Amino acid sequence: MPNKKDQQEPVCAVYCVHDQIVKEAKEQMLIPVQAIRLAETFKILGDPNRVQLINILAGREICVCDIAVILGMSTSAVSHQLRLLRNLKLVKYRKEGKMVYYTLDDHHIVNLFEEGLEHIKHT
Amino acid sequence: MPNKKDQQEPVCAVYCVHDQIVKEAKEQMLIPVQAIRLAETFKILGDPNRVQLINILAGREICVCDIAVILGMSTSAVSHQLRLLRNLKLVKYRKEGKMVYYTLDDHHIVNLFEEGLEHIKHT
DNA sequence: CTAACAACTGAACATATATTCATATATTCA
DNA sequence: TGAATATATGAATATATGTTCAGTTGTTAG
Repeated sequence: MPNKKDQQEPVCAVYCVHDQIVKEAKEQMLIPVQAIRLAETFKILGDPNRVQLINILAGREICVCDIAVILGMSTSAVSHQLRLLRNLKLVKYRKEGKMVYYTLDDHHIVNLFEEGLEHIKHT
Repeated sequence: MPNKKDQQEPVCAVYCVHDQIVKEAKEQMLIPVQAIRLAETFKILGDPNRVQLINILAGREICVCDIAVILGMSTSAVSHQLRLLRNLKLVKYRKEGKMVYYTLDDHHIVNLFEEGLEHIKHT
């Protein structure tokens, strides 16, 4: 533990700070917009219903009504969840008459999902 | 679109259901405990401060006080966040005197983090 | 045109999560 | 032992999130 004279801010009340480590870690920090976008992406996956929803979409194109039946949710609730996923560009959709068919927008999201699944299976 | 007679539940008010797709998707659903654990793992990564925290821990072992300085948070707030990560076995710690040094528990979490980072960089 | 229906949306409520503050625990050193 | 300090925790408040309900939009069929 460095003493007072090693500190960059010797008046600071916190004396346990390791200046070199703090300096390096600060330089390697993500820029705020990256941290926020990454967190948003993870957060949207942080709900059991949406995890099941992504899992369904990973296998097939499917309409809102079918999703509602599978998840045992109202179509309204499903639609709200799909809007969240749409806003983050995680899903895309195709209109066919009255129906709207959803798919995953991007293969990265499948990779991320699979990686997470492997993680919890090995713990 | 199947007609009424194709339905497993012909009295159901929803006629747009694709029985075969619903059946297949239901069979491929995650078991609830898996969906919940996976969602918990993603959710814990779904916060910009924790994203930065994981990023810091991905590079080095570091004490609570240094993390607080780097993130500009109180040590109390950092400690609460670390407890969340500990509860999900995402980080582990080592005591040395008064200090507690944290590291990531598991290389899977680094993979997951890196995969997410790649995802947002390519969008 | 109207009726029926799939999906979407805004707003209100209920629940969950995060932050803060005060205090507790554990360790070191005098 | 007692003072200082690094971290952890419980509880209360503030904030965010999810669900439901009511109503809207857009499409098809008659």
